[in-house]
Amino acid sequence: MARTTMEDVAKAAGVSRALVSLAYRNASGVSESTRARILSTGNQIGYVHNRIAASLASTKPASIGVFLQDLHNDFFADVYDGIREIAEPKARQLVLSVGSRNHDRDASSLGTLEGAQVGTIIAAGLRMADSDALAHSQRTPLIAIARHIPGVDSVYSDNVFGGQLATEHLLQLGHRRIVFLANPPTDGYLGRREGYETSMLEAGLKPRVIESTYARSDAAEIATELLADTEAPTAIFAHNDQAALGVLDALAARSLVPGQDVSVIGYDNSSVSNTPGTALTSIDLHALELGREATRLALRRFENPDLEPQLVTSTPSLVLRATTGPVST
Amino acid sequence: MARTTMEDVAKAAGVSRALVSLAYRNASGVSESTRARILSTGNQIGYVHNRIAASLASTKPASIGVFLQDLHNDFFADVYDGIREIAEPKARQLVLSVGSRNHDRDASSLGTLEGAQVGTIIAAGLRMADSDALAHSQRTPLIAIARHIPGVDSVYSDNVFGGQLATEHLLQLGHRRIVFLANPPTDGYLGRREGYETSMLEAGLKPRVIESTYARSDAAEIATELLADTEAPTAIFAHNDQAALGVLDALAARSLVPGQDVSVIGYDNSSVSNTPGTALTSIDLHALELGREATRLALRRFENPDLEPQLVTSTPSLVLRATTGPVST
DNA sequence: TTGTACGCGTTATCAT
DNA sequence: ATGATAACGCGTACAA
Repeated sequence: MARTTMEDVAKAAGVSRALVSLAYRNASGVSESTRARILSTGNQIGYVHNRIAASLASTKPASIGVFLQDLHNDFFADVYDGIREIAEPKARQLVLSVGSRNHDRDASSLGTLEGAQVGTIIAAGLRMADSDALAHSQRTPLIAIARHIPGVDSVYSDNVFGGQLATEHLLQLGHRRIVFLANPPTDGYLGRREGYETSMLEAGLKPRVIESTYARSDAAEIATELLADTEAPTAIFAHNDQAALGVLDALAARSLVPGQDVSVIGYDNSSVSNTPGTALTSIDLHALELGREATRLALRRFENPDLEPQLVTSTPSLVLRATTGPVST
Repeated sequence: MARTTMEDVAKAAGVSRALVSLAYRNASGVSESTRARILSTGNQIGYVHNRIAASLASTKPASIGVFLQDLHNDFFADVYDGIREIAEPKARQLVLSVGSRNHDRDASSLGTLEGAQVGTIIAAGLRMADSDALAHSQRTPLIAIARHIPGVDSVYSDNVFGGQLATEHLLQLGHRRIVFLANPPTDGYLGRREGYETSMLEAGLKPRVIESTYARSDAAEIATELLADTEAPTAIFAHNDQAALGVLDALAARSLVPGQDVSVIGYDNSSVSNTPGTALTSIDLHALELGREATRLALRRFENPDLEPQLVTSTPSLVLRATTGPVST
């Protein structure tokens, strides 16, 4: 039951192996008629183009590696859609790698992609120090999504602005005691917090930042404590939608109505935020567009590896839903 | 800037290429001390194990292909977690392929995996005819998740039972006009519908099946029409959670309260169903466990390719939340 | 532990 | 323009 090889196809079609290779790659140098004949005989005998061998033999890498932090977060699914939309027409193979709970594994995920000999890596949601990412990018060009890493191609969504956007929305609603539920500071996504702090200070208020994780349950726990406080906030700004859901869990447990008793705003505008029951006010990063831009960048880098590090910036926007409302008196 | 190869490592460490190969595979035949020395020198000069070349040279395939229908559906993320949990300790490389909107591309997704020379394909949410799937499995062993394909290894969740579970729950709440919002019948997931019909007939009621798609918006549209009907249902059973969300959208648009005015039940128990605001009653397929079982099966098939087609069946369970309630009088 | 044939396409280089 | 021939890429497997 040996696999059929290109040699088999060549024999069956009465041509050379080289010609079969050209035919399968839509390369020039084969007449349309013979190409068709080759492909059809290939089908007859059940040949499938062996990408592994092709990749090994080829001098230039043809595939793009994609790192996604978490499949449970819809944001990354959107990013992936954007990537695919651009990469597919260019016949670029995508090689996926998914992050795991513990950050330290991010490096090994990138290693997996390197081992697959990808030409470029698009990374969405990388949680490693800037310096580590930079070091990695020396080996295989890296494109960071939603984060700006100096010296590395970045498709950045202006997190500082987004943080301000969220905070000022709450301020306009009359909130004063606004807490920011932050992600672990080691991850590098500090813009949102910075934007929050800026807006608070400008309004003459004291920022109150509490660090949490990406786990919904952790956010719920922290929010529960917060709400029991004598100085309980009237509004909570969570670093992402997942965490915001945790806050909503905590509110539900105390029979508090989001948007009335306490305002909650998330970040990502993931699909969960858009369910009628939840209706979470959030900041939209335009994930699809981020994915597209990153891929365009990747393709450009294939053409010209010596391009200096690029920075594409996109501006997030506020998506108003039901979990934010005027401060209750 | 040529990539460093195994040869380079061998020279630097003063050993043969063969030995370096063994070291990088954790294979026996290298003393612990030299293995450590080899790996460390490999690191020094920036070598990464070239999986492409390894795969080409190796006689037996080492990787498992994973097909996931849709990254936007949390169910598949759970399945993936289960797969990874089992595959990783066995050092099996996972190669991912994601389905696209139009089903006809499913075949090409499997083709991509075949091209990557995977030894087995675990497919979650495949939407192709049984016969096509069977044909594919002749070439590369296939393991179907959440679906039973005769002649193909299947980790099946008893959809018929699940359909009955959902329907009988609604019946017990006093509902009589229960509509089943079905997926496209060409996809092969017919058990849920069958279970629904069985339970309805047993209760002496006439089943009412309306076909929809996987798109939330389509479900919303259909539900809107349904609710305007003179014979409007008091309960809607959707073939999956995504569709159920669409139904909730439609209810929200008419200011109807799910669980009070109209009961809604989904299927999958995906994370969206578990938000406090949404609180969708659903059927849990135990996605994580399905992923685990499929992977165990895959590993067994690596050992023994001539195993006759296996069928593992798992039993879904009802997860009660807020969107179902007694029929309103 | 080592030497080396081998796996399967690709990419020059040549011939028609 | 079309097509053929042969060297090459980078590990793995097996005999020595």
